[in-house]
Amino acid sequence: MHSVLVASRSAEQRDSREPRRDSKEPRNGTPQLDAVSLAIVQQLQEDGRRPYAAIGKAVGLSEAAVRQRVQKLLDQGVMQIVAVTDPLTVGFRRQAMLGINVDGDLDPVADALTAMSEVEYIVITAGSFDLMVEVVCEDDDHLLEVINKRIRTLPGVRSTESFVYLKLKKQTYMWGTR
Amino acid sequence: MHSVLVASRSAEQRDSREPRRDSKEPRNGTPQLDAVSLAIVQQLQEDGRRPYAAIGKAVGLSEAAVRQRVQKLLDQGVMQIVAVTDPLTVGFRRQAMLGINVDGDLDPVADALTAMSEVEYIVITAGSFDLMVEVVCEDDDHLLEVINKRIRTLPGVRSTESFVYLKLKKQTYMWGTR
DNA sequence: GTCGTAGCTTGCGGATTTCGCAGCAAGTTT
DNA sequence: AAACTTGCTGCGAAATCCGCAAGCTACGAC
Repeated sequence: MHSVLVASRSAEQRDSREPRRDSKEPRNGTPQLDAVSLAIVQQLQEDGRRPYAAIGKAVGLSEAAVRQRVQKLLDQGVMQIVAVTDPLTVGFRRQAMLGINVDGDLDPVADALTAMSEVEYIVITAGSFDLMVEVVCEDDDHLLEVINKRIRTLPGVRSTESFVYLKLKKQTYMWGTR
Repeated sequence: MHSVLVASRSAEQRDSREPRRDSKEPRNGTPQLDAVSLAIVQQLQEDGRRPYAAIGKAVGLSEAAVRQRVQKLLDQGVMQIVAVTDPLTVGFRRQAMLGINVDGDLDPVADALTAMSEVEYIVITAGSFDLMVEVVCEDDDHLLEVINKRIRTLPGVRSTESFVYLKLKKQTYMWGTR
């Protein structure tokens, strides 16, 4: 998806409002961004500190409007502006993906995992695992302890399979920026 | 705001000189952030737009020093400051984790995957998969095309197993913030 | 029709932040 | 020893952020 509505270099006559779709889709609770907010998000995916005025020039809004929309996007939790790092450079030398199978309801297990600071990522999946989680640890001992002592002992956890990371090849945050 | 020169600094940053290795640019294995830069990263993980002066106050450095260190961290690629979103709210309704097994060298396959914009995350693992990758697609058709037409046809790919995401339960970016 | 709401624009100041640069105090090299 | 490097501080100047106000348009409800 490129060129949402850029090219409106001169923001004067943006009055040619494109045919607004059903403006808001009250589907299952998802706010559903419009094209302009999407463009703002893309700008901030390139540089989370880009000034509002520069974003406004790029997407065809005033500085104040960009400011309001960014604030709203943050408040609504649609996006967050954060520093992301390579865990290896911050002292976490052992990472692993875990495939987990659960007896009965997934939610109690998922909630218990959510509470663990070493668990970075939890997703409920279809397929031969019920849950896939990513754990970030300082060293092998730490990883072993998390998996064997803290996760495999959770009630409901039937089995786990570990995939220890050898090398991270790609990691992007460019959702929506294709 | 004038400098409060009492204060005696929250962190005893002076002695934070760690035993430096003789080479200042180590291999990609351990760039090894010092404690102050780590604290800066943590500040920016909480809020990527936090002002340098506020960070400086928190970590015990001047505004200019923080600015220089942040710039260096960005230039070195140790961290990036970006907006991250929930893919679902940006129009990507189908995500999946793929476990891939490869014949022979992994790198050509990994490089081909890296070039695909739908592939968000690639890691080489130990365990019953050689590679685990995360794909982000717009819908089922898109996902099917990526998996069957683009990934499974790559030379060297022996087999794949898919784990379609049903629900994302946790996603944090707090590495180093424990 | 009127009314109210929501969102954008322009404009404005003042507070804050960013940015570049000149110094300075280490440590390292020659 | 001097010369160089690295990292920090301090300080102006420029840019940005932020709140606010008034006016405008589109749109939905009454």
